[in-house]
This record gives sequence, structure tokens and C-alpha cells, in this order.
Amino acid sequence: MAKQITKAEFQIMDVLWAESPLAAATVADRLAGETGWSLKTVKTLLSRLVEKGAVAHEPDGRRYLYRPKVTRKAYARRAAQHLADQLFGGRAAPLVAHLAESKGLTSDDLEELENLIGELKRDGH
Amino acid sequence: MAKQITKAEFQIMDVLWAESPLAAATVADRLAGETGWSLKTVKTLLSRLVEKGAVAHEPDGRRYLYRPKVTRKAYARRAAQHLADQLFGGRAAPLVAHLAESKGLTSDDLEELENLIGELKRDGH
DNA sequence: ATCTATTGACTACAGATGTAATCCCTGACA
DNA sequence: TGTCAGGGATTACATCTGTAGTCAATAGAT
Repeated sequence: MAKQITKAEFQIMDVLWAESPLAAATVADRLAGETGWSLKTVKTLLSRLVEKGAVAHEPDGRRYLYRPKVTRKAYARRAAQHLADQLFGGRAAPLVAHLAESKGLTSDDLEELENLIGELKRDGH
Repeated sequence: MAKQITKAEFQIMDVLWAESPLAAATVADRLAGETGWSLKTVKTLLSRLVEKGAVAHEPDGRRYLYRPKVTRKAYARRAAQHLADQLFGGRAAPLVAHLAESKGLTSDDLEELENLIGELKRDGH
């Protein structure tokens, strides 16, 4: 399920992931500063997301409230997975290496990663 | 430079990253099994990639040879960067956590990551 | 009872994308 | 020395995306 979400649609999802359910007008408000989209645009995008199965809408009086059907986590996982598969042969290490090169990971980041890896090693037994 | 590369275009890039320069017909051959694209389609995609500045073409007799201008590495970095920014607040650790969850990193992967982190810590100071 | 602001449904339209087809040139072959 | 196969250039066209606009119903405001 949940077909390809586009860049514009993603911004809508991001609002809904932060808080939901929301009415179209509220979503538009949340995005107003950032995007300058009209309410119409936001409604179109919401409709498309509903069509695509990424968002559910429940009637609330004479309007709808929208709620994500795909969690941010699930979406993130699929995206990370796809990226890893496509560009790094499915391996995490080169991906992290790239991130390190381009971002210059802070020592906090490195701590965190080290802990994470520790946990994973332990869990994996 | 190098505007957005689309999914179809990416497959072309992938062939060129594996071997280049190549003539259009050769690229089409490499992709034939995988995609079933006609030579025409491949040529269109190559032209678009040239327009976008992602691929260079040099004349070779009465045809062109195509060669990527963007390295796979650079492309990968930008993509990883984008993903991290969009979904993980620019942080690598949660991204790795996601990968770990979804793929089940092997112990080799974990080794590799640990070494990588060791290096980064050393370098970072 | 009437007017109006809001809401969902439907329509619009330009640019990007996927996937070719057509046109025209030229070097090789008959 | 006319024909044709293979190459690039140009054109095509349906769908998807970004960004709205129009229309009709209606819940409140007067």
C-alpha cells in the first residue's frame, strides 16, 4: 500500500505526523509560513494523500479530519531501506561513512552511535 | 548543478557508473533485460541527463559516448544527506537505528561500523 | 428567511516524467 | 551511385506533480 509520496505531499505528512487528526484549514495554517500554499493547494494534496492510502479522513461535522495511516517511523524505514539498497548495496556502514564525511558527525553523534552498536551487538547475542 | 535525477534516469546512471564511456546502444543493451526499454527511450533519458548536467557526451565518429559527470559517491552523499535531514533531523544515529531494525545488521556490519566510529573519533581529535 | 463564509468535489493547467515514434543525415554496401 | 541501417534531433503523448480556481451545499450571522 501507500504509493509514492511526493515532496509536497511529504510536507503535509510532516504536519500530520506532528499532530493529528487535523482539519484541512489547520494543516494549511501550520504550513502557511513555510510554504505560502493556499488552502486550496493543501486540500488538493490532502485528497491525493487519501487516494494514495497514506492518510485517512473521518468526517467531523461538515468537514474532514485527516490522520496519517503510515507512521513516520514506517515511512522513514522504507526510505532508508530504499536508499541503502539503491546506493549502498543494502549496507549501513558505507551509508554512515558518507554521512560522516558530509556532515562531520559531532562527538555526541559518535557516542550515540557507539552505544547503539553496543546494544545491537548485545542483542544479536 | 546537476538537477534532480529521476528514477528512470538513475537506472541509466547506474549503468554508466559501472562502466563508461558508453554509446547509447550499449547502455540500452545493458538495461534490456532489466527494464525492457527501447533504444529510443534510453536515448531520450540520456539526452535529459545531458541537459541536466549529470552526464557528458563526447562525439565518437558519428555517435556519442556518454560518461557520468556526477560520481556515484557524490550522488550517494547528497541523497543520504537529504534523507537524514528530512527524516532524522540530520542525525546519523537514528538512521542507523532504523537500518538496524529493518535489515538486521550482520555482525560484520557492526564490526565495520565500530571500526569506522573508532576512526572518526580518533580523527575528530 | 436571507446572505455569507467555509467546506468538500470537481476542474484546470503548466511543467516534469515515462516511454516512445518520426524525421533527417550519412557512411557502408550492393 | 542509389539504398538502407543506424545515429542524433525533434516531436508526441499520457500520467504525475505543483499549485490553484470554480461550483454547489450549508451552518451560522443578521
